[in-house]
Amino acid sequence: MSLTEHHRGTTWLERGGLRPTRQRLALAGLLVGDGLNRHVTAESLFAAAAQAGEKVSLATVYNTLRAFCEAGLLNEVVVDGARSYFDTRLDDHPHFYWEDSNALTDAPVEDLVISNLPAAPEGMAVSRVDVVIRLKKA
Amino acid sequence: MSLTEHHRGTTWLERGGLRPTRQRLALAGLLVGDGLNRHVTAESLFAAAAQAGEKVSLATVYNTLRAFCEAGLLNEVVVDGARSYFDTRLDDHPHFYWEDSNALTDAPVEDLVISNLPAAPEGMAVSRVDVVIRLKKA
DNA sequence: GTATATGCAAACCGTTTGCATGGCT
DNA sequence: AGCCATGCAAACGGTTTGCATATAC
Repeated sequence: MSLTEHHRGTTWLERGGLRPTRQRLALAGLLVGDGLNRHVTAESLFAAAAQAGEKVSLATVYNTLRAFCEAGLLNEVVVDGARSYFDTRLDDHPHFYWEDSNALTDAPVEDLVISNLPAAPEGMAVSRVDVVIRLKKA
Repeated sequence: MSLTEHHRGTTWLERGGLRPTRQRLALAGLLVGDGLNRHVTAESLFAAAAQAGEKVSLATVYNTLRAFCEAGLLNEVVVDGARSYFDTRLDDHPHFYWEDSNALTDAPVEDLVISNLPAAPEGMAVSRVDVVIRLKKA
């Protein structure tokens, strides 16, 4: 993890009010170190950490992802019943879900317009609108 | 299960090319017997069957829901990592997901317009577009 | 008669948790 | 010092599966 990456991870953790432990810094660096948006599962992040030579237990990856979510640093995206995905991008935006590889990516949002969204029923408010464009091989 | 319900369930199974066993007829009757759209989980359908006095094992409910899906009689909708939802309505339409009760319902589709849907990436085709409007208590 | 469906219990897999240890402030 | 994070292994919950039995064709 470079100095820039480290710094980015540190300030990111601070924003969430989370203690900068070695494991959290490592995971934060992998998530936001290069400033790009990222979509991970617990397993994929665990694998990336191992690859990078970081020693973090799988349980800690799970706990940390949950902590990042609760701190508002990540969003959970539900696209596959089998596993949870986490997105470093926080605003409401559409996703591509690649059914053949189980990958999740951002869909170009420029053009997408959702008009006349149904009104929330009495006593309810819209918490979020998830748009998932499922892709299969052509 | 009334005669009408039974008949609806039978023709429904035939459409999927599935053998009309006692259990499948019972579940089909609960799903499409009244001609209304329905959103169920394995557990909720199992409970409904028990309530109706139908003897079906939980494993069979799971296997049958899967079979119905593969036969194109149901659609699976992913809104909650914890459990699978099945929808008797087959066309692409938006859903309300009630976060406080974990219920899934159809959202009024009349007005919703999605314009400028991002093009599918090279070599891929859009398999489905899932729109889930998550509702929380106001 | 043959292929397929059902039921039960055990396996499964992603995720969570209890508890002892170690680290941050 | 005190609180919180980590790691391991065991528990968990929804779902699937192996296998013996029963049912549709």
